Amino acid sequence: MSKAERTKEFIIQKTAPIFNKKGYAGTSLSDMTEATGLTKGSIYGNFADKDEVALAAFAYNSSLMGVAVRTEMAKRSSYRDKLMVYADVYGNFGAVGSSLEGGCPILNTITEADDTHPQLKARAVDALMAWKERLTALIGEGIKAGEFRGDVDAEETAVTMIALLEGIVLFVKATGKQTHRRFLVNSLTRLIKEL
Amino acid sequence: MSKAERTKEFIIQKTAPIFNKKGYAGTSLSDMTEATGLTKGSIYGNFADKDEVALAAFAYNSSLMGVAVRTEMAKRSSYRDKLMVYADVYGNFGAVGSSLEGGCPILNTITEADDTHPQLKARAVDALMAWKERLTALIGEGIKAGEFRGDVDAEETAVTMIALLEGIVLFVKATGKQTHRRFLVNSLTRLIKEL
Amino acid sequence: MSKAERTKEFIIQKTAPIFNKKGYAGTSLSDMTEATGLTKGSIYGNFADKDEVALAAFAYNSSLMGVAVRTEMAKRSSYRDKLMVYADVYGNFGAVGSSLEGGCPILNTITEADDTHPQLKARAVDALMAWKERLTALIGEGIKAGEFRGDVDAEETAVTMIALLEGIVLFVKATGKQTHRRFLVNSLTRLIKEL
Amino acid sequence: MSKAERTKEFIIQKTAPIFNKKGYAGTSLSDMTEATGLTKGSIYGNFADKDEVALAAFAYNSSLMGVAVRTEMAKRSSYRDKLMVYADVYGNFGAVGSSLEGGCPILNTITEADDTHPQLKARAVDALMAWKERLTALIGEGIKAGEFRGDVDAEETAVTMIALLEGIVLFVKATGKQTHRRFLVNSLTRLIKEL
DNA sequence: CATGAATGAGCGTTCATTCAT
DNA sequence: CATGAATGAACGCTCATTCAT
Repeated sequence: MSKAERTKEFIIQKTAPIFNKKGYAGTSLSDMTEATGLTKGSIYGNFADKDEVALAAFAYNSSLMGVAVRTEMAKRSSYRDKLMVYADVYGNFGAVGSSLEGGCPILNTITEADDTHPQLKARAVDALMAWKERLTALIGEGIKAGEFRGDVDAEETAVTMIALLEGIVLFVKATGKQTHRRFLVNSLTRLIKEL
Repeated sequence: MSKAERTKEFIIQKTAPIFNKKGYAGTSLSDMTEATGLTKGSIYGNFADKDEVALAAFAYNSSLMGVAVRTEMAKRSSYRDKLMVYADVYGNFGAVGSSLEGGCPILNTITEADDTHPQLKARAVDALMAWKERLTALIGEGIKAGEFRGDVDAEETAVTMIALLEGIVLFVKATGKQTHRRFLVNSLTRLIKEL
Repeated sequence: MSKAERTKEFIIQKTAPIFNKKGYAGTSLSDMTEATGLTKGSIYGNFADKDEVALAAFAYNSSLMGVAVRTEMAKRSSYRDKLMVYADVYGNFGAVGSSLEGGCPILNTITEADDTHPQLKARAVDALMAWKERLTALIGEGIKAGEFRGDVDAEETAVTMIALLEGIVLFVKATGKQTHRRFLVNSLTRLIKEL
Repeated sequence: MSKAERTKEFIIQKTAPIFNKKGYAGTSLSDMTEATGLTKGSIYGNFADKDEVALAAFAYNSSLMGVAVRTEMAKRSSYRDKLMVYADVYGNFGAVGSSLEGGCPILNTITEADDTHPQLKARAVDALMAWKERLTALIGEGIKAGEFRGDVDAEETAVTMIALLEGIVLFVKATGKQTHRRFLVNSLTRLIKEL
């Protein structure tokens, strides 16, 4: 990895949590220099503009979710258990010190960038659709394997799961209490059991 | 209503949709003067600062939701039908020309202001909790009236409903298509039927 | 005159000589705040951007030439004497303390802005063409009045006069000495005598 | 020619037209790296700073004029014809694709650098004076050879010729049309005929 | 109460320049 | 010698805010 690539990575890692917490408009270049210890000139030496950093930071945040889910999922064997991984991972979003302090980047970005930053929004929508398709495929495999009922609507279940998971993020952000999280995990468990 | 009160109301009505679309950090005082046709001095004559307008705008946006729900709910008699009102109202968030173009203000505000604007976040959390309690109470009345099963957990159902409703907002914002909306309305209908 | 108009005028008067000396690219907003004692915000409160100030400054500089020429010209009666006014006025361009320290704004602007600032260049070209036409008309009147020969090409004479006058500006700028100026005034005198 | 000398030459050739078109203040180091394909470090390895490149570029641009004039002049025998060479060469300044697209470097540099870059201005003044002296000498030779009248003021004629030639550059830049050029060539021809 | 005019800090970005490799 | 990577100052411009009128 060249020096430039290392610095780019470094900038992304240091700024990604800030973008996730403060949003695109709320994150300034001064925030970025403070977090990295680099100068503005150095950041502009490695990225074309603030946009490019924001897009890279979103991709990075987005990938963190994926990694957390995949590593945990590999440990489980039944499809039902695999689906339940999400409930565990999403309950930790927003927790201080977790890898994604600011909550789910997809939710954050679609919410903020909807009317202000079309390119960033497009990336977040792509990520949301990819997520939905991954879930749909997983449920489809469960059906094929005979673990889930044959008359299950895989896509509808996937969309519903995502709604419940983002609901967890929202309520955890809102109150920080575990009560609401438990409610939603219950609903999620019931949904998965009925498959 | 005094002239001062009328002007305040006017400013709130004109700026509330902007705050809902662009967020707190993304909305500038120039946006506000442009939307109202007033001068900056005039806005500062009626509000202490941008914060105060943002708080009032959030309250206004928040109340719009309540009004839409209440007027529709009054027309329905069974508790099951009353609960279904939300599905109708939330499906229209994000639609151009609707009273709440930018989506659900509670979701928007908790998502954006979580780490940047504690006071605004507190108001949004209050609104979310009040909403949850209103729903919980409504379900409780349905139980008391014998329409819903006695062993239903009212609060859990309320939280789950909110997650599905915010899910609708998210997916409508993301894709603009009705497919995902229908999936979530299905899940919502099933949830309410099983009460 | 409103306060805004007075401030605009003030900004133009203070910045116009700087634009004429340093050019568009060489004049910074800091130059402008220093010259006026105003803040950047104040300048942007009165002009849309640096371009708008530059265009106004060019118009102002351009008009200064016209005023100097017209007041002097009014004192002379014969067309030959009227034409000679230019020689007097242009010899003072570039002199420290004169109203147009930086030289002829038309020459400066066409030279600098040719490949860098099309709008500004267009204004300068307009001014040059207007000047040529004014001169052509003046010579035409001299012909009609019987003071000049009938076979004189008015436009060719006008263009030649302008070249000699801009030559004065160039040589005065270059050396500051009067020798070259005298040479060109001689040529100009001969040209006018032969009309 | 060493490698260092070759690189220096290369940088000068590639950047000289940019300096002539955009001026000293308007030409950035990024313009220079873009034009040469070299890095900033490489340019600083061959020149002390931007100034030094600008001075070399001016010298290069200046010499281009001289070359064009000398090669053409060698083909002509009478002094009158030799003097007319300038009219041909100067009419092509500013023409796209010509070796000196941005016009006459002497006029450009004295106009821009008058109040901003004394060293560069000094070089341009030197070049102007050298030009004047070359012209004066040429006319002197013509007198000595008996081709021109004995009472001709050689220096005055030289200065006047330069003014008419720079006038051509100015008007060609301004309008791009040949009409004004023809007027000035007429005046120039008349001036030379009368010698 | 509203306006018009100003402020100063901060914005994202580009500048000329340096220097270890 | 040339490069890649950095720097800090300055760029043009917008921000939220103030206050005399």
